[in-house]
Amino acid sequence: MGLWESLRGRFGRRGRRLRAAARERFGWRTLRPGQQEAMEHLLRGRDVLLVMPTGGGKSAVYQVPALLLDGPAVVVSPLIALQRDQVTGLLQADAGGAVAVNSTSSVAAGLEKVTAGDAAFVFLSPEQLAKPDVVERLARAGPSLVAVDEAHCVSSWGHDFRPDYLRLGKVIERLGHPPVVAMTATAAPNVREEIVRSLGLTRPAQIVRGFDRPNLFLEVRRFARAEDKSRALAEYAASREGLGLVYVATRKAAEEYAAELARRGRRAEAYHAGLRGAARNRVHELFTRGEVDTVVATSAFGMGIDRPDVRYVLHAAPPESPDAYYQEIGRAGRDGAPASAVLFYRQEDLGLRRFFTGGRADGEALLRVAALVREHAGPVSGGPVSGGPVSGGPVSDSSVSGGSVSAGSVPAGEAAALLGLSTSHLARLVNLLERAGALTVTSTGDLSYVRGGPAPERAAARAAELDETRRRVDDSRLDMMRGYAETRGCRRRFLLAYFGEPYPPAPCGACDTCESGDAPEPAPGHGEFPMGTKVTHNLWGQGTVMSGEHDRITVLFDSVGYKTLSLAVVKDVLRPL
DNA sequence: CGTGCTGCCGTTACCGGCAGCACGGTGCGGTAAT
Repeated sequence: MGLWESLRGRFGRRGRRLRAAARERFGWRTLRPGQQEAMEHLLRGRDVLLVMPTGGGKSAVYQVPALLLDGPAVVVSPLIALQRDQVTGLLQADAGGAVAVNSTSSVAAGLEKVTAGDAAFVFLSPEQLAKPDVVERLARAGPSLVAVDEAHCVSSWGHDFRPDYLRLGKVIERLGHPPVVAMTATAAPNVREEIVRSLGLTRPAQIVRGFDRPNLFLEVRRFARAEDKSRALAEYAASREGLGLVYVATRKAAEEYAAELARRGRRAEAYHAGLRGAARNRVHELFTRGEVDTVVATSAFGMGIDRPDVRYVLHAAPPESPDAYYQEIGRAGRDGAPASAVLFYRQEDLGLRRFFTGGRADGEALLRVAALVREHAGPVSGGPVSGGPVSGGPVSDSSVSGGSVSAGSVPAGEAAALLGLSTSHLARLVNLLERAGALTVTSTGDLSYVRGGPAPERAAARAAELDETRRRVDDSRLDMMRGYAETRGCRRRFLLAYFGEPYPPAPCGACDTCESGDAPEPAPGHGEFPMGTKVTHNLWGQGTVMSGEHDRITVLFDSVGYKTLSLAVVKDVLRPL
C-alpha cells in the first residue's frame, strides 16, 4: 500500500468508521496497521490472506467489518471449542448476536437464528458446510463475508484427515463469494498459495505481519540414544521455572513424560485425543488458570490456548514441518518476555513423521470411483440408466431434456456403499479426481462426471500423480525440519528463510548456534540466485530461491518441494526465469 | 520408519537370540444404548 493510500486509509471515511465501530462495539481503542489494512480491503470487497501471530488480533479483522456490512458473517472454524469461545466473546460485546452451528445442539435451531437476523456471526465446521441444505440456507441469508480461521488446516488436514476442508472453495462460490478473509498464524509460501488456490480467493491482498519472535531463544540438542534424550528433556523441564509445554509424538510418550515429571515433583499433566472429554477439559482449565507447571501433549493441544506467559516449549520429537514447529513454539513468550524453544532431537524420530505423511491414495480405488461415476454420466436419452451396478438405486438425472446428452449423478453415500469405502475415504478420492478434471460434486452433493473429462483410467492416473506430488512436497517439508535440526547456521535465519521472510545478515543472538559462535558467516548474496529469484531446474521445473548459505541454496519447487543444491552444481542445472 | 512385544527355536533348565508383527496423530458428525 502506498503512502497516499495509507494516509487516506488512516484518516479517510472508511478508517474512521472502522475505528469507531471497533471502539464503540468492542471497546478497542486502537487498530494495528495490519488489522486496519485488512479490514479496509474487506470493506472494499476484496479477499484477504492474513498471516499474523496468535494474539495479534486476527479475529478483530473480520468482526469489525462484519458489523458495517449487511448480512451475517460466516466463520469457518476447525474446533467446536474454538467456536464456543468466539461466540461467548461476541455475546459479551454489542455485536449483533452470534451462534455456533454444530452437532452439540440443534443445527436447525441455529440456522433459524441466522435466518431470523438474530445472529450477525455464525460459526461452522467445514463438515457442516459440506451439507448442501446448510449452505443453501446461509446463501439465502446473504452473507456479509466469509472468515476462514486457522486456514492452514486447508493444507494440513484437507488431503486426508478432514477432506471437507478442500470443499470450502465450492462453498464460498455457492455463498455468492462475498469478501473472504483466510487467517492463520504461520504458513510457508507454498502453503499460502495452496490456501489461495483451494479457497478460490481472487487476487487476495496478502498481509503478513510479525513473523520474527526475537524473545524466543531457539535451541536444538542432539542425541544418539533415546534414553539420553528423554532424561535430558525431563531434567530440563523439571528444573525450569514457569509454565511450559512439552510436545511429543505419541499418546504413550505423553503419559510417560507426564509421569516422569510428576515423579520429579512437578505439576505435570498429559494431554492427547485419547483422553475422555472431561479429562481434556480439566487439563485445559488447569493450564488456562496457570495451575500446572507443564502440559505434555501431542499436537492435539494448542489451537485456542491463550496464555501469554508460557516460558518454554520443548519438543521430544520433531513435528512434520517447520510450519507445524513454528506454530507450536509460537505459543511461548507471547508476553514478550524471554522464552525458550528447545528441540530434543534424534534423527530416528523423523521416521514416525515419515510414516504419518507417507500414505498414498489407492490407485485401484481411484479407478473404481471414476468408473462408477462415469457409468452414470454417459448419454442418457429418455429411459433410466440400465444394467449398471446402481440401476434401480437412487441415481438421478440432473438434466434430461429433448434427448440431448446429459450427465447422470450418484449420491456420494450410495457410491461409498457400493464401493465398500468409508465416506471420508471416498471424499479423499473424489477430491483428487475432481482436481484431475474428471468429477464434480453437484450443488446437491451428488457425484457426476465432467462432460468431456478424461477417461477413468487417465483420470485415476492423473489423480494418483497429484497425490504423489503432494506426498513429495510433504516429504521435503520434513527434510526441512531435519535441516533446521542439523543446521550449523543461525536457526532463526533458517526458519525465517523457510517462510520467505528476509533477515539481516547478522547473528540473531538468540539461538544456540549464534551464541556459541559456530555459525558460519551468512552469505550476503548467492551470486545470480538471490532470495526470491524465480528459477527453473532441468528436472524439477519451476521454483523460488528461499535461502542460501556460503556453499548452497535452498529452492522451493512446485513439483517436489524444498531442495538444497550445492552452489558447485547449481550453474549446470538451474537458470533464472 | 523405528520400536517393542510375542513367540519360536534350539537347547537344556528357566535362557539367549532373533524373526515377525502390530502399532503409531490430528476432529468432525451421527447413531446406538442406557
